[in-house]
Amino acid sequence: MILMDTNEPEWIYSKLHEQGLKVIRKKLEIADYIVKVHEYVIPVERKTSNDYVASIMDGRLFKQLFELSTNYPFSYIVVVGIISEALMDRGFSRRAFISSLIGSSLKRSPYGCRGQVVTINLETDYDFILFLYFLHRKLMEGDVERLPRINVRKRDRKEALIMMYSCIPGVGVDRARKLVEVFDTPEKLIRAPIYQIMRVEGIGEKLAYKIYRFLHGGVEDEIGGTTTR
Amino acid sequence: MILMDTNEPEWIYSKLHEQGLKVIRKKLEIADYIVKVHEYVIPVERKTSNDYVASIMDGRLFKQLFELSTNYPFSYIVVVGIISEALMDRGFSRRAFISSLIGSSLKRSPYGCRGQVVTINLETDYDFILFLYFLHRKLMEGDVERLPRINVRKRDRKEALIMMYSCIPGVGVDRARKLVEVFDTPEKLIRAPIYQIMRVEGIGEKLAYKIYRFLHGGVEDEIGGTTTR
DNA sequence: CCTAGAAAGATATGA
DNA sequence: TCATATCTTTCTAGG
Repeated sequence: MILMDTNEPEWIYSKLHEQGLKVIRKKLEIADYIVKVHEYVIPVERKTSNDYVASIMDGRLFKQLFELSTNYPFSYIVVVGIISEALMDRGFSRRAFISSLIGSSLKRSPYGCRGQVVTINLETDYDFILFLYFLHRKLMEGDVERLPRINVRKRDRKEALIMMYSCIPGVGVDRARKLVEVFDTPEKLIRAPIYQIMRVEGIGEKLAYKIYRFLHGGVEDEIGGTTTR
Repeated sequence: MILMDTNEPEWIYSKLHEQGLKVIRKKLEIADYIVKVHEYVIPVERKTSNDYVASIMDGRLFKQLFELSTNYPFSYIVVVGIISEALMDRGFSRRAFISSLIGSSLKRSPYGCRGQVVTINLETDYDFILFLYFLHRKLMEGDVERLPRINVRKRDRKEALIMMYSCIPGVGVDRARKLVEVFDTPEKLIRAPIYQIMRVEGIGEKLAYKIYRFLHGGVEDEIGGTTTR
């Protein structure tokens, strides 16, 4: 059985149906498709090459990878279209692209036990239909080894916190990391008086005030300082 | 440090050297290259697209995947060249190709603690050099299991808050936006009791609990999982 | 994602 | 204690 997000094009639905697959349209939270066979549940994210490149640029891809790999032991991202053309369209450098490929492959799981995400590049949507068809068939045939169970690491909480703290203006990843060491829950950070925030390495008086104001509201602060109005 | 098989072309060696990488030529058993940084040992198999297609056909690819994944926790196969052209050259059908692609991605990974093999397709050998360069650099930087930097403009307070809230597991941009409407400072969110969080549109009981626990510490939660209480 | 550069802040040093 | 120089971090812009 294949679950298909309601946002996906109608004609793909028809085509899949033609192939004799049982498809159900539904609003999906995480991926665009979910292939369910026996005990296997494999999400598939379909992206046009253009969207793929764009999502690398704005960081959406990494969030999605994170979502997929923390929620499923195994999933696919299928890029449809010719990537190098999309790169040209967007004026995206090859260096940046290659680097982000490595970044995503390294980040998604390497030495831990998170789920893995396989990225596949196909040329046309027709290939994509084939892809789903074969994926379904292989699973039916049981031509798979048992999928691993994912165990979410404690680190995930910490990473989410780091991300959270680094949303505070003036706080980047480095300072966020140090903040997490001291304030391991948002509550602690909120309850901390300014002098305590100041004690964190890399955070001085001015910044501590700014952080405090951001958390508690206070006076609207000029972010970045130079506000030429 | 990069180990490079003696069979690999001389000019790649020179190029890598130019990039300031320390390369040692050596007869390698398993892969063509091995990138060693800190505790990481990552083998890289370089294949021309022609050879890739051929190795799918005669089953060599499966053997190599097996070798890599049983000996190393993480490795790369880098296919250099345009695959669809290689398919034409060899008279290999798209169906067969896609089918075997799935076959190898399903087989290579799953089960137990076997390593995963990531396949990447690049167009030119120059890209391949870049690939090794960045792989080495990322490992040096320890940029391995780190989350991506969030690069959104923090131009105003509200945007920053939305980003911040959306770092909470289970909260995406949409929910974050609604949260900000109700809790316009992090302090208010922290001080809110669960029933108040629940009242926000799109947030149910379970999620409200999860959010609360994330903010206040509480029991370690499995992201996306059901929570026992 | 990358690069590069500007701006702001933290820190060390010496008088 | 306070200025000044230096290093680090964040943020912005453009590809």
